[in-house]
Amino acid sequence: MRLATWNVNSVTARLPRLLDWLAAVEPDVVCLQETKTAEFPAKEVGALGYEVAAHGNGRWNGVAVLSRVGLTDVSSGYPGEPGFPDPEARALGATCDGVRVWSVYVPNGRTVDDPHYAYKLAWLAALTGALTPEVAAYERLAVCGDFNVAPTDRDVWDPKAFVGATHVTEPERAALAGLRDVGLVDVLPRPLKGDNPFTYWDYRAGMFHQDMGMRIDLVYATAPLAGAVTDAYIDREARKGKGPSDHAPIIVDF
DNA sequence: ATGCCTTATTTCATAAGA
Repeated sequence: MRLATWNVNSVTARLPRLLDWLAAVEPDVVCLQETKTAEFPAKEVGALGYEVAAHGNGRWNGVAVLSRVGLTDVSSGYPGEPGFPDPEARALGATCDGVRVWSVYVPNGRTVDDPHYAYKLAWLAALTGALTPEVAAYERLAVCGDFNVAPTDRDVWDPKAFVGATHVTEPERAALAGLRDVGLVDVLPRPLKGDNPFTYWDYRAGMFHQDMGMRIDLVYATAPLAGAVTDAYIDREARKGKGPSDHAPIIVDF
């Protein structure tokens, strides 16, 4: 199976690129984040053979799972999911050919003194609680998406530039450790160029071209699934050219 | 080369992203 995850920063704005990318990469299952629409273009991706499960409310957030190998047991959100104040469209689970897949878009957090930061930590803690029985129930499970946390200092272009900022704080990294503690493994993708496994580069100031990025998109898989991985890479080609997302897709073969 | 913000909306300004 070829599994991919991509924060597309609006599936509407990215649709032509998404369709070209699907045809070129031919993933079996795709987790999307920041779809930013209540009306997912299911017909267009359906023409390429994909079933769609989408969870979106409009302008912000939005997640989806596409599959050409079956799509059952769809869960929008998870039990006990925190909100701001109401739950947002940030998590979607589905079973595809026996693999349990979650597409997640973790709250940004903004700044450490912002209420959104506490919301982010609460959301990650509740996600971990909701996934614990899923990890027990499904031998092959992957949580894919934009976690908005760089797991280590090697996952940001310059740790000094992030002192005091979100995405690198100890509590955020501890939240990721909590996910690993319930049995999930960080599937580290290889970069196609250079040594940095970044998945996100800000649109501004030529950050991509200087490789000033971050690894905040992650694939967390159960050990049996992680052990079956034959390749995992970051498709930086998708970050190039006219009208890209600010995130690159991660592609995992197993 | 890879090229210097982008998105949807309560649209000509704003909030959010990270």
